[in-house]
Amino acid sequence: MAAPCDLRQMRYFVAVAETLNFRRAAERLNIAQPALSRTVRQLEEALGTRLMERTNRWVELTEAGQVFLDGSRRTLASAERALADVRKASAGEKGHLAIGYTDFAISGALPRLMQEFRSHYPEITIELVHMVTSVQLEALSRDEIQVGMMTGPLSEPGLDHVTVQNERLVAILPDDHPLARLDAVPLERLAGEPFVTGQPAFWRHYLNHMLAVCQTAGFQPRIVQEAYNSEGIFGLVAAKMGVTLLVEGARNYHRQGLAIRPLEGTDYAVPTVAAWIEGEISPTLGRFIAFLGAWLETHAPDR
Amino acid sequence: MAAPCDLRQMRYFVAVAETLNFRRAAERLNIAQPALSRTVRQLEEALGTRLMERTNRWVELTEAGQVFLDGSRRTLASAERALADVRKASAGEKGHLAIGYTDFAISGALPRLMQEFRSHYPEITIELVHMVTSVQLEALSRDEIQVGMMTGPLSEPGLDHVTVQNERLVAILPDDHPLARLDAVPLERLAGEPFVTGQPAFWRHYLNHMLAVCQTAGFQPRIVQEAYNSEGIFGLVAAKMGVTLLVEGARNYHRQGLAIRPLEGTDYAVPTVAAWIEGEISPTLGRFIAFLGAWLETHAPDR
DNA sequence: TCTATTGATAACGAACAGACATCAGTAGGT
DNA sequence: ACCTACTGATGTCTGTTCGTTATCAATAGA
Repeated sequence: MAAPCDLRQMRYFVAVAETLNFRRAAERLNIAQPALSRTVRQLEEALGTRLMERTNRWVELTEAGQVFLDGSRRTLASAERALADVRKASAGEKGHLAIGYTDFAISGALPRLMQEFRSHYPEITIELVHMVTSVQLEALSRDEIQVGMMTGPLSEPGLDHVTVQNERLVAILPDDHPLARLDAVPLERLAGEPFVTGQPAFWRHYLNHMLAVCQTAGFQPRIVQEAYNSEGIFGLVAAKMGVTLLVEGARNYHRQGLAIRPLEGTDYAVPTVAAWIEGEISPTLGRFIAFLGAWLETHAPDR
Repeated sequence: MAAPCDLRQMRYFVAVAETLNFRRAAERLNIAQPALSRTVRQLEEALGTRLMERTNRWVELTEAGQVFLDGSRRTLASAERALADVRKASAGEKGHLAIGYTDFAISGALPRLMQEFRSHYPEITIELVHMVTSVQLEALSRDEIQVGMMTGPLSEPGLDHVTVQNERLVAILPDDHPLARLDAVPLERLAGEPFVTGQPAFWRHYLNHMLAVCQTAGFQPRIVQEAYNSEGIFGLVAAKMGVTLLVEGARNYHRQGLAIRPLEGTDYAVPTVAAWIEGEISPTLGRFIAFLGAWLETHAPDR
């Protein structure tokens, strides 16, 4: 089971097998010929088989030699590839990234960003995991994800981040709601309306924003229903249980029975940020961050 | 392009990567722990990348390390396979045989023999090449084929052989030939008939047999046509150009317009032998010869 | 605070890979 | 028939490398 041979022996053997001439092979390998003779002999001893019949003027492969030539070539190629791979990996061009994302991220810029990143770095495999912001923060510290696309603002110590998108809020109404007849909904008109939101345990970060914006209009939303996720919220609104505020990205969903209107009287925006653990930047992560930076230059988010 | 690493380093690295513990890995490898520390460090220097982050209490793979672990496993597996292959090859269980065969061989025992041999030695690839006897003898000496299945008897110096089949002769007649009404054709009744044979340049070995058997009946065949191969001979006989004598195996061909009848008054038989170069017996060839011997024990040819 | 365990380091001896010089056998030219 | 040139094998020496033992420094857990 141990190792009766190593790559050096294989490399030397292949050189001899290809030239069928110890001296020329030695030249090619930049070593002296006696070293080759000895290496081949030792290899044969280790394998327990003669690999080449040879006289002073004549070298030819045995059957075992032919077979071992194939095997050696394959093994050497595999080693070469391992080296090339590790170089790519250390350059951050090959590897794996697990990325957490929120509903807001996936309904916004994330899909196109991912698509472009993958076409630039096809050898970086990406694992997208849906997680709400608070879970992403946990997952980051456990290295279960390397990047989190989460709802900002962020002030965690030890995290670095960059704003990926900054979305104005929109009103989501049943399509037969009186306010749906307006092109834009004045924020204060929502005071007193029944509100549908996400469960506070999971939607905490966003709910803070929603409460804050309502505060600016001088009211506190009356929450009558709490859904599990965006889909649930849409469903409850369509079922006329109430209204809600969400980010612009919600426009990318088309759902029967819903009216989506911009807000009037506020320019409050909810940021979605990409966050990662400060300092622990793997090569792949570095590539991602650099790519993200460049991408944001051309697809600049409102800030 | 040179060799920044070898299999030993990969093996050690894999052991550490799998245990994430230098001491336990060292135990598994039956070496002392310091050797491992140094080997991993040297490997990292050679690759120009850190493969594992480690403190005194804690080891974990970097991205490059994860990638190199995959590559190393593949490379080690490839090397293991190369070793296994070469062992099989030297045991004669893996390799290649080129085998020459005549019309008589392929119409006789050869197909079943090949089929059984291949099912016993699936890793020996077999290349069957059609050659007349004289060409096979040339090809053997040039090592273009390792075994020839040819028309005997054989008395070449330097060749070893074993008789594979020994076939009685049969008369091949146009089916409306008067002699075709007999169950068996008395040899001497063919005296004076026009004969179709193969071209002497290629069919020399067989023609000697045909002339010899006619001799025993006291006549010399009157040859009126010479075909290139068995197919041609059948065609010419079916075209009523003449009659001929061939080996029993001809019965395996079914051709419109032909009558095939045993000969009466002679038990002359034509041997087909398997021949190979004496002494130069490769492991694969040895397996073939041994298999052939055993096969002939159970499918004993008339001799 | 103490202890056990971790990986890193230092120093040494044995094994090994490479160099050089040389030998022995053979093909091919004269 | 001989000689020359070229082949692979062998012997010897040297520097490097690999593995060993002894030890250190750091940290988690009692």
